[in-house]
Formats: sequence, C-alpha cells, structure tokens
Amino acid sequence: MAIVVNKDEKRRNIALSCRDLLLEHGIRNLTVSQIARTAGVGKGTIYEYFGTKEEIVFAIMETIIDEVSQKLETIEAQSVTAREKLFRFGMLPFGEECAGNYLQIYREFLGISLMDLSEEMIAFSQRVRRRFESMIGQIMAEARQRGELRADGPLPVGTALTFWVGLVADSRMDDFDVAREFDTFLDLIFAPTPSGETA
Amino acid sequence: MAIVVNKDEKRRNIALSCRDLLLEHGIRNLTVSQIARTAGVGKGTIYEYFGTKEEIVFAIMETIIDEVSQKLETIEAQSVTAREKLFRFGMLPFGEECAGNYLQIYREFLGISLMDLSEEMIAFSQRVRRRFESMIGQIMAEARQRGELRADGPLPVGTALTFWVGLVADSRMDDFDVAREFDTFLDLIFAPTPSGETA
Amino acid sequence: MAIVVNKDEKRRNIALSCRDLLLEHGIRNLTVSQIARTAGVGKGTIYEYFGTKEEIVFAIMETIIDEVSQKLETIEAQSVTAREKLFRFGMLPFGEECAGNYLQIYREFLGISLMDLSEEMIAFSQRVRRRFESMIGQIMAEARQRGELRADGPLPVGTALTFWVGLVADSRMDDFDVAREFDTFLDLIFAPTPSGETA
Amino acid sequence: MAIVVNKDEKRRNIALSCRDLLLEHGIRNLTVSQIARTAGVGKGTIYEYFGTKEEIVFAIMETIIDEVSQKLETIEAQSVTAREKLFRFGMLPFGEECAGNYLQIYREFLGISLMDLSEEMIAFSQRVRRRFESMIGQIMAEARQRGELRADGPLPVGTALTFWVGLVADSRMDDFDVAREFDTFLDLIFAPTPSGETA
DNA sequence: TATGAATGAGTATTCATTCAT
DNA sequence: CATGAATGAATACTCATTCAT
Repeated sequence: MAIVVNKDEKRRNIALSCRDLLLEHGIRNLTVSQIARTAGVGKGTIYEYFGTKEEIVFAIMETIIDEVSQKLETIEAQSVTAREKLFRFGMLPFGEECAGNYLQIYREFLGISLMDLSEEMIAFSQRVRRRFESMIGQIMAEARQRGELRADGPLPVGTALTFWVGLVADSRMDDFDVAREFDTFLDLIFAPTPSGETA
Repeated sequence: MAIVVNKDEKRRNIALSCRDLLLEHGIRNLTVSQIARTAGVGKGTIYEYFGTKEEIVFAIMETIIDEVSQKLETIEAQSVTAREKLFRFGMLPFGEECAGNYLQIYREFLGISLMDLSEEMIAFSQRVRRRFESMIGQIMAEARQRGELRADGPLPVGTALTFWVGLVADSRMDDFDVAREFDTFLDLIFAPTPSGETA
Repeated sequence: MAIVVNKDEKRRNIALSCRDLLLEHGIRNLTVSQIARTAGVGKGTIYEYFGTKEEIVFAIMETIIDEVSQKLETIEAQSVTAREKLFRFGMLPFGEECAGNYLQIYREFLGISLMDLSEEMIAFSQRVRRRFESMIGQIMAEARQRGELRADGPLPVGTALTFWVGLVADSRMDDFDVAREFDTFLDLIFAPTPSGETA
Repeated sequence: MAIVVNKDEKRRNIALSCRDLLLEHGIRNLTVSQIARTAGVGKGTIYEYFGTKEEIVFAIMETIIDEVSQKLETIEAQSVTAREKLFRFGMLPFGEECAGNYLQIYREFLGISLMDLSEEMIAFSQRVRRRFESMIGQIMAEARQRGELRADGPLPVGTALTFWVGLVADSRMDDFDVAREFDTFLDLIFAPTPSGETA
C-alpha cells in the first residue's frame, strides 16, 4: 500500500519551516536549494508540492500573513476607539519590536509584484488585499455604528488600504514620518470636523 | 581647437536620446549596450559620463519627469477647480492617450526603488517627490485661499502624494477602479464637512 | 482464487495502452508517470513488469512495428511488380495518410539508438532489422524468380535496408525528395539496364 | 582606440582549440564552461562570438569536417579507379587509424540532428551534405568520362550519400559488415550491366 | 502484488563594468 | 577623449528509479 500524505498539510509544513529563511534572506535571495535543505527534503520533493518557486514564495508569504492577521485580531479585541485600532493596524509593521522584517519583506514583495505582473502574482495580491479589506471593513462598520465615523457614503476601506500601500512605499525615504502621515490620513477619515462645527 | 562639450550637456543629450528606448523596453530590459548604441557612442564612453547604469536611468527618468511636469503645468493653467486640477494631475498617467507607458515605467521604477534601498535610489526618490510636492502644494494653497479647502491644519500635500503612490501600486490589480478610488480620496480632502454645510 | 495474470500479457497490455501516447508525445517526452497513468496502474507497478523505461519504449515500439508489419503484408499481397512493392514498402512512413507520426517516431528512435549504444538498444535494433530483412528478402526472392531482379550475386536485401535508413535520416532535410531518391535507388537494384542492352 | 579583433578569426580559433575536447567528450557531454576553459577565455567571451551552445558545436564540427575534407582530397589525388576512391571516401571514418572518433562523433551528431529538427540544425546538415555532394560529384563525373560509370541518367551522387548515411547508422550493429555492404552498393553503381559483360 | 512519495545531479546564459589601447 | 573586448557569478527545474508500506 502506498504511503498516504496529506498534500496540503505537507505544503503548509514546508512553507512554515521556511518562514524564517524568507524573513532573513529576503525573497529574491531565496534559493530552491536552501528551501529544500531547510525543509529537510530533497529538491525534487519541493517540486512535488509546488509547481514553481513563485508558488513556494506565495505559500511562505501566506503563513506570514496568517501571523499578521492573528496580531491584527489581537488589536481588534483591544478596547480602544476604532480610529486607534486602525492606527495600530497600520503601524504594526513599522513597530520596533520583532516586526522590522515584516516591513522589509512586505516592501520587497510589493516591489516584486510591481515588476512581475503575471496573472498568478496579481491574483495573489488581490487575495491578500481582500483579506485585509474584510478585517478593516469590520472595524469601520463598527465605528460607523458607534458614530465614530461619518454616516454618509461607502466605508473608506479601499481608500485606507491604498493609502497604507503608499505608506509602506514612501516609508523607505529617510525623512518620511510614517506615524504623522498616517495620523493625518486618519484625521481625514474620521472627519475631525474642523473646529467644533457639525455640532 | 577642440570642440568643448559641456559634460552636463552631453549627459543630458545621452539621456534625451534614450527616452524612447526606456519607455519601450522598460527599465530592467534596458542594457548599457543599447543605451550606447542609441546614443551613438561607445559603451566605454557612457561610463565617461555616468558612473553606473543606475545613474543613466536616473537621468533618463528625469527627462521623463520634466515632460510630465510640463503637462502638469498645462493642467495648472486650466480654469477649473483645484479639486479638478488635482484629479487631472493624479489621473494623468492613467489616461488612455500616450501616457500608458508612463504608468508602466513609473510602476517599474517604484518596484525597483522598493527593492534597491541604496542611498542614491532613496535620494532620487526624495528629489522626485519634492518636485511634485511643490506643484501640488501650490494648488492646495490656492484652493485654501479660495475657500475650496478647509482652513485648518497643514495642507494635506504629503497625504495626497502618498495616496497617489498607493494608487499607482494598487492599480496593477484587475478589479481596481483608479478613478473611483481617487475620487473618493479627494472627497475626503475637499468635502470633509459631513452635513452638507460648506455650500 | 486470485486472478492469475500472465506477466507477458500484462506487459503487452501496458504497451498497447500507451501506443497513442508514444505516437503523440514522442519518445523523449514520454514520462514513466504518464505511462503509469495511461496504463491505469501505479508507477511502481510499471517497474514490476519492466526493468527500465527503455524496456517500456521497446515494448511500445514493438507494437507499432507489428502494425507496420501488417500494413506491409497488405502491400505484399497486392498484385504489382516486386519493384513497386518495395517502393510502397519504403514509402509507407512517408505517406500522407495517418503515417506521418510513424516517420517522426522512427526518426526519433533512430536518433536515440545512435546516441545510446547500449547492448539492449543494439540488440533491439538488430531484432527490428531482421524482421524487415525477412519481409524484403521474400519479395526480392520472388522478384528474382520472376526475372525481375538480376540473377547474379546475393540479394541486395541489406543494401536496400541500409539505404532506407539513410532515406529516413536524410528526409529531415527540406529539399530532400524522398520518392525521387528512392526511385533512383530502385533503378540501381532492378538494373534498368540502360537502353535495352543486356543482350 | 579600441582593440580590433577579427571576429571570424577568433570564432575559428575558439572552435579549433576545442576540436579535441569535442572528439574526446562527445557532443552532449560538452559544457560551455569546458569550452571556455579550453579556449582560454571567459564564459562570457564565448557568447561574444557565438549566440548559443549549438553554434559552438556547429563551428567545431565544421573544423572537423574541414579536416575530413582534406583527407578526402588526398584520396582524390590518388591514382586509383573512381570506384576505389569512393570506397576509400566512404570507409574513411571506419578506418582503424585515428579516425575511430570521427565515426563516433558523426554518429552522435547524426543522432542529435535527427532529434532536434530546428531550422539551424537542418540548415547545418544541408550545408554539410552539399560539401560532400560536390566532392563526390566530381569523382563521379570523372568516372563517367572515363567510362567507369554508366553514361545514362543523372549521377547517383545523392544515392551514394544517402546510402552512406545509412551505413553510418547501421554500422552501430555488431554484426554489420560495413566494408561488404558498401562494396555491394558500389557494385550496383559501377557494375550495372547485368549479364557478365563489364567489358 | 501494488503503490506513489521521495530523491538530486546537472548547465546554459546575461550583462554591468573595466581598462588597454 | 573614446572605445569595445573581455569577464564570471549565480540558479531553477526534470524525471527515472527505489522501497517502505
């Protein structure tokens, strides 16, 4: 009888075991040989579970995104204003903590996906975007219910995400103050309604 | 007497003669050999005027940005609202016209600059950003004077630029509606006062 | 009671089920995985019946040669001159009909056997050659009896076969007129005895 | 001033310096690295003079064919019958002497060219064929003038070449007597007059 | 008897940059 | 001033075969 292997599980295991490798070496410097060695299997085995190096990278990125998502959920659960939640969301990869590499990797991935407009790459980008869309959407929906957010128009979910992408990109520049810029943006969304008007 | 050629002028000439080459082939597919051939000089000569391929690309990009700037000035001069001007500014590379390649090239350049965090690259990015900052700054300043823009706080120049960068990046995704997203963003800036006041 | 399967029979079944696969994909592009899948068994099972991929290919080739042999027998039975029979024999794989692939496969096989001079490969080649030798030998023997062929010397069976191999090889060249060349060769064998000399 | 290099000459030099390498390692086992090392240049330099590995092989093969051609010319000059000349021509690669490898290489090349039906490969094969065609053509023309060859019909140049290709291929088989087969073939060409005339 | 998961060797090619002339 | 010949590092992917179950 043949050995039975859960393919998806093994894929995930390989990806998980290479998480650190990716974070350390970066995406472009990752070689399939390294991946195989790190995962403790032969190079051929890698191609038994992934069709292409790109696919491996996607899988590893996905595990990282899963991690980030969990952190976001933690933030979600905190009892602070929606604005603050969004701020913490957006600032997560910019935090000093362990997160430094996230920023680097995300930036690299963004760079790669801007140059490689293959179908697979775009599809993956969209998939990732949608995940974050739903998380942010929830926060904003809540915020609107609580009156934190203006009641008119569609929720500025996409606007926030797009701005955040710009934030990641622009943050590469020395004199760019991420926190300040993000704060300014959130001001726009949460309509600080200049000076006490509205009322 | 030997013909004296201003070094800067020759640099510029080389850059100008390669503008189309860049727009056609893209940045990564541009080879120094092609550049030399197109400029009608030897490969070695190129390195007489530029220290590195990167520098050549910067020079060519600069000529392209000059072009774009001129187009922006034309828009500036149009008699429309500041909001409309900003919209036209931002949408310029997304226009059908000839501009198609601008978007592609800018995206590619953004991608490259996200992966290559060398000092020169960052410095160049900052230089470019500042050019656009000043142009947008003028429009916004005017807008505020005319009352189109809220009077409080700093002008959201950086916010707009950062959002625009995100726009360029996200526009690679099939289902992304650039115009709509940009419009939504401009709404945040220009019509912040929730309950129909302003009017 | 377990179903008893004759090992040779199963070998033959596997070979037969892969005939089309070989004809379509060619020899080199045939993978053992494909073979197993097409034969409806596991990869390991294939190696239960064949020692090596080469052996599988031999077995499939043999089924194809069987087919060709049958066609040759049909030609044999036609009431035409021996010369015409030989011509039809030789031209069979060059015919438009379905035979197109036969030529391709035979050429590929010839190429492989020229590069892989293993004992098995040579033995197989000899086996195949001998099959055709006997068929052609019969025709020529008849022809001599009927006076179609010169009476002196050994029958040019080998000569014809060797020439035919050259024909298959050379026919890869665009400007090669197979029919004409073959005809010229047959003229030599059938000694058109220039202009009525003989006498 | 730039260094001036005669490109064709350098190509030839590289090819010449790798002649032995090809003869020893065979065509398929030749690596570009080896070629570069043997030619005493960098790998990149090889690609300065050849577009592809295939081209290098062609060039080396050409030098070998040049050698063979010279030997053929020597044979040409010998004072023997045309039949004997053709025999010596054809048997050249089968001779014990140094020629052993020629046969091997030619066989390998034939094998490769049967599997790789690219335009370049076919073009090269045709080029080679034409060279031999002209040489053999001369001998046959002479032979006919001297009455050694029948006076009617076109010279069987192509027939001989095609047969020779078959000879090279079939000679891989143990029990194949090249000399005898070739002799039989030449009999067909030179002694067509059936009934013992000859005279 | 049947299976299929695991394996790993092996190689062509590009192009920015230098420096002898 | 100008040239262009020379350089060499670096990496994904296939597939026949085995053997534990």
